Amino acid sequence: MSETPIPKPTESELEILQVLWQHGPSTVRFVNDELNRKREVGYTTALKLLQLMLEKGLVLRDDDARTHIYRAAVRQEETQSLLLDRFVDTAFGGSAMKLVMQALGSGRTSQAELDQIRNLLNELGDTDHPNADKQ
Amino acid sequence: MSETPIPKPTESELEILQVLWQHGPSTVRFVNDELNRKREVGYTTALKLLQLMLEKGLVLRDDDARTHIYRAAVRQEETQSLLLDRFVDTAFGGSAMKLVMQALGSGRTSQAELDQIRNLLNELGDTDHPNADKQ
DNA sequence: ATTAATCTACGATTTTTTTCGTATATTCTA
DNA sequence: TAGAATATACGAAAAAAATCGTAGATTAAT
Repeated sequence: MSETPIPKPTESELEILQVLWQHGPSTVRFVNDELNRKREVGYTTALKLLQLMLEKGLVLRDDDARTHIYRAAVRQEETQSLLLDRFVDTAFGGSAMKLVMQALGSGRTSQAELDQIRNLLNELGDTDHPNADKQ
Repeated sequence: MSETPIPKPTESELEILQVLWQHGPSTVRFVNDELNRKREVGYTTALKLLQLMLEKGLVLRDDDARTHIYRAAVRQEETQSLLLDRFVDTAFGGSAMKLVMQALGSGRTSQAELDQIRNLLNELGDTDHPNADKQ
């Protein structure tokens, strides 16, 4: 019944989740080091963020040892999906297609990736090969 | 040389841009009414936002008449592109493809739209990078 | 065993974003 | 023409997010 309502992570929190998703359970030190690959962040800042995220339920931690281990409490896809929804609304006026077109059109997707997408499209709807519909 | 660096609009600012993009040049009153279709916003709040956006260069205004007319100073696609870039980075770890897959997979895209995307993919596949925008 | 290094807790400041109240000017209306 | 309605300007409070400093505890190093 009572689904835990996932609070929307802020951008900083997202950066941290990114680290946890990619590297698995990590110490504050590690997370901080990762963050510092992109921008300068104080150690206690990262620590504080993780503590806040713990309260919000965005991460879990193992504090058996002195050095705590944090791990994501929200699943990557679920979170991305949530954010994507909001983003589609606020930035693209609700049109997921426009977003996709834009994302694909900006030329930072490789040929292999485009193929993957093609495959997905085929699974999603196998419309015979409707030749160039335009619209 | 000196491209105008588009400041990243906040979410509220984006809501306003959305209105201006959709309805064209508008008065504060109109913008405010539109905003209020979704959530309650005071008139002076909308006014202030527009004024700040003016300073930031996100909108322009015609203040010949007493009732000023505001219009978007940034193009929709350009702005969306900017935001999309950031979003792909922070939420999808840089992978535009993952984002697209997720967007397509969430079932809010119609058959016709999927076809449109197919067409785009064909274009992208056949000719290497037809219109490679720099950014 | 001292000292140095590392860690967490936590209050508090700073920055950013959002919201609003009030003053004042202009236009409308009866 | 007097009062009501409607505009803008602008300071500033409120809310949200990010950052940091310091204290105190534990562990590691010499």
